[in-house]
Amino acid sequence: MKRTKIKALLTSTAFGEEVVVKGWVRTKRENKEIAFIALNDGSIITNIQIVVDVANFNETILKQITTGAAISVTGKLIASGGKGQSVEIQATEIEVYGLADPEKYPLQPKEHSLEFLREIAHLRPRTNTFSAILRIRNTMAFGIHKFFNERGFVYLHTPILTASDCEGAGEMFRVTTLDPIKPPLTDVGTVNYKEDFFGRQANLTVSGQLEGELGAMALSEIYTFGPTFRAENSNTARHLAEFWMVEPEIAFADLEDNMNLAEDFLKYLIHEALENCQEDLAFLDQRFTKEESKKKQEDRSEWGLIEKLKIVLENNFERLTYTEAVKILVDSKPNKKGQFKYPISWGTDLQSEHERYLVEKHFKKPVILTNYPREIKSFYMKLDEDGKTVRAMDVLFPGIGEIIGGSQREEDLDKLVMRMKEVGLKEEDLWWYLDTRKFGTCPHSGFGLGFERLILFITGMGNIRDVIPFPRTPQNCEF
RNA sequence: UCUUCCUUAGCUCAGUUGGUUAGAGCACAUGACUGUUAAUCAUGGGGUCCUUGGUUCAAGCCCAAGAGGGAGAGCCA
Repeated sequence: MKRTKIKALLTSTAFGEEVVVKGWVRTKRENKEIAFIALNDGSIITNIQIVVDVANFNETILKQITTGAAISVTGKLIASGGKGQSVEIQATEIEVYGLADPEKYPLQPKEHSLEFLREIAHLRPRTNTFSAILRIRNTMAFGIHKFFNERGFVYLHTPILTASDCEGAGEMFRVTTLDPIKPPLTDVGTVNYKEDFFGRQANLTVSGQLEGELGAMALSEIYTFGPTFRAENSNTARHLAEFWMVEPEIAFADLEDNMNLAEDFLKYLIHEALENCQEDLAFLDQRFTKEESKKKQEDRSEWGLIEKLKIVLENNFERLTYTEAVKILVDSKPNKKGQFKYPISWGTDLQSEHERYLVEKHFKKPVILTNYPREIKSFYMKLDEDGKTVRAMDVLFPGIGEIIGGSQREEDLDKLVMRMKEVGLKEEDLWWYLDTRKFGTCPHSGFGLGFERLILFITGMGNIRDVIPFPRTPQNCEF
């Protein structure tokens, strides 16, 4: 008989029908004559209750049904005879696929710390919190494709292996097939990468943007969505060595088009989550409230998780220039009282505390900062008329900080080459990139969204290591 | 990479001024119980107090170094 997923059974009213469910045991409660098994198969956060008349089953089978065991249950779908659920299954037959020794199975029917669960990342998808996060992550990934597909964007597969060392987005992971102990050497004693697999140094990509621009200059609107790698030694709750990034690139678009796309995009995804992940969000909302209540009053979020999502959905993002933001910060109370650790002055990058003040205290909603000083931004960003600032934009979210970074690109060949010289990039290394400015150049814009940071915001989790199945961070590549 | 905090039972954590036999809750095992909701009640088993070295009559507790983890910062998405 065909197995039915628990998600379908919980809303079914086909009482009296025989069904088969398969899943993993969460808990078993037993007395002399009747036992209750809470079974979960990952299709939905809610368990289905299996009712077992102890007399009808042999004792050894019942003993094998412990927390974590994989079982198959055949039985009748019935209206529940107890409170707490509307349907349950009266079991007629139970098969145990896999035991889980209760003395050794690490997931006990109790709350675990996230730090402990990180050490058993191979089993944590079996918890409510992580299954909820992973289902939401799936919905968001699907939503990204939906959003762009509805708007005629082409999904462009940019390479993961790359030889360009020029973007300056961060430290790179080197990829090589050379013998690490005895690599071939050049005459001057350095490693001879001409003998390496690609005949030159290769790395894992830190961004698909440059290749994305190549695509946009032919297909008009493209996006990339894939893993990205940064070998930065950053140990924070917001950074991973391997993370997923979404990078749309649009031809014939200026910074304002770019901001509109970014705002529409984020709102679309939040709407998708609210529409399609109600049970999981309700669970995470409760969790969020509980976590917040443990914090000090002044650090607590003013809103619940779902409330927060709705506020972002219903309000326009505040758009202002870097220069205006600096003015607000200079005039702010914490600055006048000397409460900022870092001084504010035009020309330096804003610190986390400054961004947080703007988003969480001053505007109390997402903020898009634009037109940053050229010195603190990348070479490919379009120079403003004053020559001092560039058409960059950062979307700042409460609790997350920068969730999107983007810009209108410099389409003028001479200005782009000038900027490359300023930052020490060689023209010959990026000859293919510069060709787009030589042949049919046009205004174009794009941005990058850190996928895990979006998931952090939507799930209300505090550490980025908990919103990716298998996190890669410095000193940690387990699983 | 920097600052700071933490490491005691499977998990979460107490452990006083350094004092002789290291505790709790949960989990687990056994028993009781006719519908439970992380069931309840009773009983029981379970310890390299992160590692190494030092101070001391005596170290879970004090000192030093190391390992692992958290939070904040920098870099960024």
